[in-house]
Amino acid sequence: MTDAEQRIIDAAVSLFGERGYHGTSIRAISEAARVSVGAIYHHYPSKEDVFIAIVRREFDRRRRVIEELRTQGLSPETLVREIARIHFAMLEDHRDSVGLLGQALPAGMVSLRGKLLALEREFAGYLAELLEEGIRVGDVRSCHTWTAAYAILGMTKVVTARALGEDAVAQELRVRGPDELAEFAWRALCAVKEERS
Amino acid sequence: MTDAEQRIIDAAVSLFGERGYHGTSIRAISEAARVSVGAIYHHYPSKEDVFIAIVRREFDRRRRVIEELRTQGLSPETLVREIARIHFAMLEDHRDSVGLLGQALPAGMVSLRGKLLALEREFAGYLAELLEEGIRVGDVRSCHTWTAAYAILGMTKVVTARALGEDAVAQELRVRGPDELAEFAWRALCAVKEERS
Amino acid sequence: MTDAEQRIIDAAVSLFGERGYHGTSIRAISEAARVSVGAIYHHYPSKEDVFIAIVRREFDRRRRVIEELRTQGLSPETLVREIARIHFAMLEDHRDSVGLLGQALPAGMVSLRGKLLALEREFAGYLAELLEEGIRVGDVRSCHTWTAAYAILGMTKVVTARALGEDAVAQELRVRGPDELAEFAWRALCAVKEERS
Amino acid sequence: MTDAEQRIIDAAVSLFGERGYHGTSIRAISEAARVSVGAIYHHYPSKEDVFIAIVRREFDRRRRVIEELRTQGLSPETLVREIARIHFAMLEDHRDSVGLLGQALPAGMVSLRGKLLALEREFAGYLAELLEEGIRVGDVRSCHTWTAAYAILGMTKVVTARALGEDAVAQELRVRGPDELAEFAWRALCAVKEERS
DNA sequence: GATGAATGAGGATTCATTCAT
DNA sequence: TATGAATGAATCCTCATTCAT
Repeated sequence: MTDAEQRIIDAAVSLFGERGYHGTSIRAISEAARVSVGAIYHHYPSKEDVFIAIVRREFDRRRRVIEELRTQGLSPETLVREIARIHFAMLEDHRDSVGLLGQALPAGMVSLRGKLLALEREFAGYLAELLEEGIRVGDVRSCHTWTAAYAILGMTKVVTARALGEDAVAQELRVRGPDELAEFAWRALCAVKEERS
Repeated sequence: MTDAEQRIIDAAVSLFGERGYHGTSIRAISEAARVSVGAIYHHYPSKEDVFIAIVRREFDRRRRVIEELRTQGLSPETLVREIARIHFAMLEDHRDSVGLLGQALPAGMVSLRGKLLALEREFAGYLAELLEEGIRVGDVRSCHTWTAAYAILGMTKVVTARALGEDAVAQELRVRGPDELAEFAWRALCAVKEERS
Repeated sequence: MTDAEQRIIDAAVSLFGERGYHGTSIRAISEAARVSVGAIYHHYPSKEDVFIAIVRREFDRRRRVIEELRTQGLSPETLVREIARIHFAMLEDHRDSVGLLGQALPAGMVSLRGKLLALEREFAGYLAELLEEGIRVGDVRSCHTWTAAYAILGMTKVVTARALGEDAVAQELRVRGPDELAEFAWRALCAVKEERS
Repeated sequence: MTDAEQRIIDAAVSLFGERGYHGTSIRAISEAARVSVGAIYHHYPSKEDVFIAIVRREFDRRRRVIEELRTQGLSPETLVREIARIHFAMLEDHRDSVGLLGQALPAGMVSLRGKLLALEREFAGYLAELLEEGIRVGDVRSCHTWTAAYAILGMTKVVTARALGEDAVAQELRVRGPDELAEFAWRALCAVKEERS
């Protein structure tokens, strides 16, 4: 990735995150990235594709973190808890990108919407697989894993988006959110062996 | 609400739900509602306000349903489960508005975003209060109610939005979603007295 | 003139004077006058005509003042001096109307422009006549009275318009303007008998 | 200034001069200039700025003419007389722009009005300085120079604007106006040493 | 007479995208 | 490769005017 490309992506993440897809113009990106408008079109065929590229990158980033956790042979509990925390972890290093993912998928543009739903679905599918595995092992309770996956996605998305604010509640969410969300998710999903005993 | 106003709102709900805020033009609404452009501006000061009006109505609708449940003296468990189902319950009668709530909130435009967050916050605060009450009664476990409220909001929002699709997963979500989400939410929040005894 | 009519005119003078013709909407007038939009159209056939009506009134007001001066058998000098002061005199009682007359004639609308030019021309013609008379008497120097008339009109218009501001120069103009303008006009027009002696 | 910019300005001067600020749409300018609407916005941030640019250019043109006269070491009398003639001098080469300056300034829109008043004030201040100098030299009588400056501005503005017409009076004004206005201004301002001796 | 809902053409402005240099 | 001037369709919104009640 050339220097220009990097600057484009950085500017785009920041602007899309702050102002949303429709609130961000190619010109604004070009100025923030100190790159000509033409240069952006040289690297990406359209505005949509710039957006797709960075959303994909953010999803990948999260997937990689999870993948890494999994290869460490952690228990399903730890995994689920960590997944719930991921967005928050990102909040510190990549504040902009959290706003970006938390944002509404621009529904009007059919093709963009399609690509994004596919991406989200891919990620959800990945989560569902993880849960499936947890169920097989017996740590996760039996449940409809697609629903659970989207539920986790949704709750982290909304809570972190809300935590981006500057008011009292947002600050509380940044402090309490990670643990609470992890607890919330794991209680919702854990197999309750003790009850059976 | 006059006939024209009703037609405007109906058209707007449908279009915003289908195509999103930015994907829907005032002209499109005016045509769908068989009303002149001017008539829309006669009733609402701006496109934003049309949107806000609808979102507020949807929030109010949900709040009213919950309120009704509460006055029936139901247990916190039933309440939490029903709240988790609410979006799904609305899916049948107000399919469009669910799509609208599910995706469009964070739009980038500063003022719109601000008004919407205020509205969402109001509803979340209401949920948090309900949970607080459940904690006092002893049925809900002690937790950070703001996080829990936004978590419930987020998971129902995303799952129902996903359930609007036409593919296999969407259909599964429509069938299994309500119960699964209710279970998910209640397990996440219930106090576990019995299990210890 | 009914009460409603009076309120319409008052509101219109004030708004046109402050915001100009194009900056003032019929609705704004109707609100300021606490009258329905329809009521305005009941009294005046169009926005243009409201404007015309009040411009005419202002012109008439000035003409009447001059007429009154003339019937008092004042010297041409006193007359010319007073004419130059008239706008300033109006500044105190009818501040809005000065802004109104000082304002650009809306040039785009052909018919409005025509009517206004006719009005201005009528007033200029009246001044020219006065000067003609002064020349006959021998107090005013021989000159092209149309040019002189428009010159007086123009200088009072611009100076008073500028005097409407709130800055230091505007305040100076309000204090010094009347006398200076009178002096300016009379020196420009007086026959210089002494030089001949 | 590129070719496109030149065409935009030319078209704008002509249209604003003919139809006034509000009577001229950006689309009209774009068509007259054979340029796309976007091109206009590429060169000027707004319609207001197109207008301002032109007015500034006209003021500058006049100032440059005066400056040139002054460097020639002409007497204050000649200077004042020439200033009074300036608009007329411009009538031949820049007929449209004279119409533009003659009528359009106070437009009602707050920001436009503000910018224009600032520009007019700048020019008036320049005139006032010239007069101040004349007073120091002893050729111009002692007077309030701001009032005098605006008076000159106003009378030339209105007389030339009136002279743009096609009727008999307008034609008279074109013929007699320049000399009459010069005489008018100089008599109004000259120190009357000789007369006392 | 009086009201104000409704009309719809028209305005300024934005912006993704192209392309000659 | 890189630039940024140019395009023009599309957007939100305004407003004089009409007319059913």
